[in-house]
Amino acid sequence: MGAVMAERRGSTHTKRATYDLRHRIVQGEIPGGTRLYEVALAEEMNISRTPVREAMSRLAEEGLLQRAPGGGFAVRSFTYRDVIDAIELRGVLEGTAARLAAERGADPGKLKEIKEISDEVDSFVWVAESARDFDRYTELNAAFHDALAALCGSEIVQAELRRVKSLPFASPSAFVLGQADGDAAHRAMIIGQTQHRALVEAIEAREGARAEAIAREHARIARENLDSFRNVGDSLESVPGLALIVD
Amino acid sequence: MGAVMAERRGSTHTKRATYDLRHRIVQGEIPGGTRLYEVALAEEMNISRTPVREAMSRLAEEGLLQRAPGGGFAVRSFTYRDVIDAIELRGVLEGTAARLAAERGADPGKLKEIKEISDEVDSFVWVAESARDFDRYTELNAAFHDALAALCGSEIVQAELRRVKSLPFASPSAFVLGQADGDAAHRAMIIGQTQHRALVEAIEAREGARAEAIAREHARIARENLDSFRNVGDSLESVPGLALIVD
DNA sequence: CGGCGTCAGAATGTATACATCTGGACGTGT
DNA sequence: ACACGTCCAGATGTATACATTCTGACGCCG
Repeated sequence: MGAVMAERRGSTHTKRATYDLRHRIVQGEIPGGTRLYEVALAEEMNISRTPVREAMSRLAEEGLLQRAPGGGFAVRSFTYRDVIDAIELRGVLEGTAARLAAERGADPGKLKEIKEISDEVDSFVWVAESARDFDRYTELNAAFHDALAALCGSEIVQAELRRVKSLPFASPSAFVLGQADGDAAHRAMIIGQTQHRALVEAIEAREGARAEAIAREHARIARENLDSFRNVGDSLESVPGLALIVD
Repeated sequence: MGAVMAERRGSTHTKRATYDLRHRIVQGEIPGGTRLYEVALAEEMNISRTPVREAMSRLAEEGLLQRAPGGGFAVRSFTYRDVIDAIELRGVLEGTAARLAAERGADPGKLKEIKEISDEVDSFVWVAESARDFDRYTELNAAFHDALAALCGSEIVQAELRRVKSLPFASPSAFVLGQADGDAAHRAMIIGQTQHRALVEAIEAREGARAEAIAREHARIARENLDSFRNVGDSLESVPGLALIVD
């Protein structure tokens, strides 16, 4: 390989291939259910089969691909119900993280961290208007949910949560993006932030059951957003991962 | 490769290597935290690096190995708390499966199936004595938990549950094995079976909250068994996966 | 004496040739 | 017309040579 090869981020062919493939799948360029062939992909990317295999293997770990019977991989496809279930599952797992944090007592440093995130959102959420505010919210929302996963100090819970969130449509910030309709978006932001504050409050007060219930209810926002997106044609491209849904 | 190569089950080198490696890890032959080297393993098994890589990749998907920073794999190690958390998580996920089955309504065929399993256990659990009864219980217990996972009809929930149960010590039948102390074992069997019946009853009556609570409590049996096993020296070898715990 | 660059060795990353397996097209027989 | 076997093209499985990267030890320099 004496060529240039400066395609995208990543230093090794495997990383580039992993990134490219993931991108193409999430973007909907490769539809769910498609069987992936090593040779074809290798030729497209001008690399050998080895890093392609490796990339597919990693994406299988992520849950984006599934091993086909008799070898090989296929793009995993999701039904509408799968998406509903994935969101439900995220709610359950975040609920567990919250409950355990409450029951076992959250680490003070981590608790401080999540409150700072929450405070920063408070500083602009009530008066937010610009697209910039909206981007900032998306960012902070993801940070809040990451901090929540870490709050109970359980590697196991955190790992499973990371796994479920890696499904693009089950991510906490999945349907926040693109929902550019200012009014509805603002309302959703305010509701979400209210729930965030209540969640932290419950954890601090060691109210495990309440914390769990709030986290579960909070995840339902994503479910409602899902439905509103499904009725808009062009959101298939604007919302990453929505193209994977075949039903 | 003109040689014989009829080592173990499986037709391809990859499958054999996967099986062998998994076995050696779960059995404790390779301690948690150990870095695995492709060349060394390949030489040991008299195969090339390629199927070894492939095998490690699959075991990483199972969660038994973890990718090391800078490439390669290491045997995942678990602390005592990780085990506790994994059991907790199984309870939460089985609770979700049970709740969803109750809320959404379980498939009649699947419900009949799980009741048949439960009935068969009833036929001998109250008078069980022999080791043969005990093996049979272990088998039916695993079948019950598999049927429970399938009951809500959600592929997503079932997949995550399968994933958590694949951790050897978080499996429903993990600590049932080896607990050959007749009296305590018989008591545990009876308690477990009582909970199984209550669980099915709750699902049938569409009592989601009750079903969820029972499933969670049921998983705690494993936690109690874990503690009793940790105080017995030789159970490291008799209970698969216990050797992975390093704390 | 401590920090840092350099270098060797060993590990993983990559390409490629060859082996093996699999599934469907095609033909043949009944 | 249908069932069944054969065969072949194309897929994955495997081995191996070579490239690259990483790590840790050593020794130089400040």
